[in-house]
Amino acid sequence: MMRVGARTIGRMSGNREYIMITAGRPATLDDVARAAGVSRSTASRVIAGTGFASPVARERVRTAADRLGYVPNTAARALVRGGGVRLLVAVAGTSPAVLDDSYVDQVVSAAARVCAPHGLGVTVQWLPLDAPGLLTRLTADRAVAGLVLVNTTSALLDLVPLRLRGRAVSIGIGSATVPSVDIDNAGGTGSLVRHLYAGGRRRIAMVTGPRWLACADRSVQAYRRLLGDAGLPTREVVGDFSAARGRAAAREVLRRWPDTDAIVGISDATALGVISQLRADSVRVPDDVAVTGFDDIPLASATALTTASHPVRRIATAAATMVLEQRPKPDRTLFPSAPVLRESA
Amino acid sequence: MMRVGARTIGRMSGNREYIMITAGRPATLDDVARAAGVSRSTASRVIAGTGFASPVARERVRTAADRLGYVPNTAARALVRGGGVRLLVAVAGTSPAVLDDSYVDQVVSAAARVCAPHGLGVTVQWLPLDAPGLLTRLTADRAVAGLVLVNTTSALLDLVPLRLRGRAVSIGIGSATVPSVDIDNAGGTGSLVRHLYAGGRRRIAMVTGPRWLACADRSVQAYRRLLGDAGLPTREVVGDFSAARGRAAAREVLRRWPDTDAIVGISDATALGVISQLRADSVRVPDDVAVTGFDDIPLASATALTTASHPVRRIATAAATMVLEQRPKPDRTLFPSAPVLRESA
DNA sequence: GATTGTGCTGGTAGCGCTTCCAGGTGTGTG
DNA sequence: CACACACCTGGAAGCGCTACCAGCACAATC
Repeated sequence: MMRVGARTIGRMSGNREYIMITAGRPATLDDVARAAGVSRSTASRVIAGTGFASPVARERVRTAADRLGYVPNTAARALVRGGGVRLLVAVAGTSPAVLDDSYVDQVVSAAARVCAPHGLGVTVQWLPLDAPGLLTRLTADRAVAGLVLVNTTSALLDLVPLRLRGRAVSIGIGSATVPSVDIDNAGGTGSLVRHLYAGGRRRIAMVTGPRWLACADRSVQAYRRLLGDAGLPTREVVGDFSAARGRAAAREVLRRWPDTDAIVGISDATALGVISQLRADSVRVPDDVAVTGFDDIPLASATALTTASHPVRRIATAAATMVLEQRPKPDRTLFPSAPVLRESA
Repeated sequence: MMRVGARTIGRMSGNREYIMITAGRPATLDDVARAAGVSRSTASRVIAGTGFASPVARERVRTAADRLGYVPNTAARALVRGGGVRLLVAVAGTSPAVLDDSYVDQVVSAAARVCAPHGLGVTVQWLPLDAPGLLTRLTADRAVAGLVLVNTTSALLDLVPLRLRGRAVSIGIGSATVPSVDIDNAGGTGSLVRHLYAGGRRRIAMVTGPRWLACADRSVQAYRRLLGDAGLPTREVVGDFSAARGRAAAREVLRRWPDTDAIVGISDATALGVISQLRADSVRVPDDVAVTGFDDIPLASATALTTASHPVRRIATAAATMVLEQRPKPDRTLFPSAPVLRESA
């Protein structure tokens, strides 16, 4: 057996000594139990804080654990408790490039932060829309303690295994069995469209997102509803959230409806693409055509883009927290999206 | 015992059926072994691809595993192999706010992506500079399979436990025992200073980063060396990477050295802060004062900021890969930083 | 004095997996 | 024909932990 060495190297805040294992392996519960002169069961009860333990035993175990710098092995604990050891963030999309996105970065990072105190790790995976078996495969690993789905479809949601019911949350669309957390796309887009209308715009076009994406669809629905209520015709061009498609879409809008006086972008990137194309065509923004985005990315404030807020970090934190705490949750949690009025509209 | 149900729901690419566990728990190795009519040992050998197995056994195990949708429990595997189950990204800094940073987001996200195929999760933790015991505590959990340190100090590096030697990489400063991956700060800053000099600037100031941060220091050293070589005096103000400090620093620079004709920012955020302050003071950029940043964030291209590239994702991917593959690695890997010349300098 | 509790304890059986080892076969060599 | 030497197999021991359970002491009740 290896030696378990320990040496005091300083003091923590609160004036309790902390320990560094200087040699050998980290201490195990067995080491602690032996050092405290109790059984492993008792030590476990004290450390985990479950079940009975006499004050004397408690004290001795605590001291021994401190002295040895004992930290429970979360993997072993998860194994026996059947709890799993990591949270899976699955991002649906047509190509693995969906992961190269600051949106995904924020979701993953926020999730990792929430998971840290629980000893859970986070993993990201691209989920191709046409290979539904992958989700099943990925979640078959019992090490997966929870699931956060991003940009998912309802077909994908139905494949979430029973084992993960109550431990899965979707950022975006939800289902009967999988609750969802999302930004209020309809509200955000709606307030922007109303703002355009109030500013006198009547020929309002929209560059939408991919059709399969439900959250994009909700923005489009809001746009249609408002224009319909006002008795205005809709003008839609399909985009894909990218600036490049935004440029192309702007060209198409002007070709098909040259008198357009406002363009609603499904995202800030789309809107920025639209603006750059308009500028290239010597169309003045917002004088000739007003443009709005969605997300309020840092670039938006720098470019004075009128947009709607999208607190990604808070949403992701909420999603991860729901998964970890498994608290009784409403089917759908919507975060408000506030209009951010700047110069482009 | 629970039933292990399986139902065919489709076909994977390659025309092999895939399976969905419709009820009960995910299949275990025992289930597979029983279904294949071999012992657990044999099944394990086939699945893990280690040791002997007859073609017949191999085939039967593979089939059974496929049929049951078996996926190894990475947590259990890690436990017995002693390998750990997650990678820890520890970000040093003076406050937990260091985690609210797109830089950290990118590092975490990239790490999570690299870890996914290995069945490892990722966790982020803030590492206070004044509580070194925390690193020891965090790494005492055997579930921690590897360590990526960000913005660390050499004092912190010395606390990396022996167990993690060879499984720890620092993004930034390195040490004798912990290799490092980093951007070539000196090269990037150097090329910008040379560019300023070539443009006729002779009174070049710099807004630096926090003193304790080694990577920031290397930029400053390069700045000093180049100015020294040219026989020019240095003009330094301490910043902290933020735009707010950038603004304040710009004021200070102009107060102390009113004839300054160029300001080198330690980061793009710093530079943007500097520029906004200069504009507020009716100082023309770049006519009166040229300004450079560092990082080439998306905002930089939108604001025409001259800067130096910083491929964070690639660096983080490299770091995580080094940890996972434990390959013999050089002490220090430097990624080149290319100057990105735009309008601000 | 027999009975019921209450508080606490350690033994033991696993969680799902790998790995070592003793013990098989079957084929090639002396 | 004995022997070695592949190749292959299943049993069993454990990774570090929790959880169940029988059992202990001691006090309180009838």
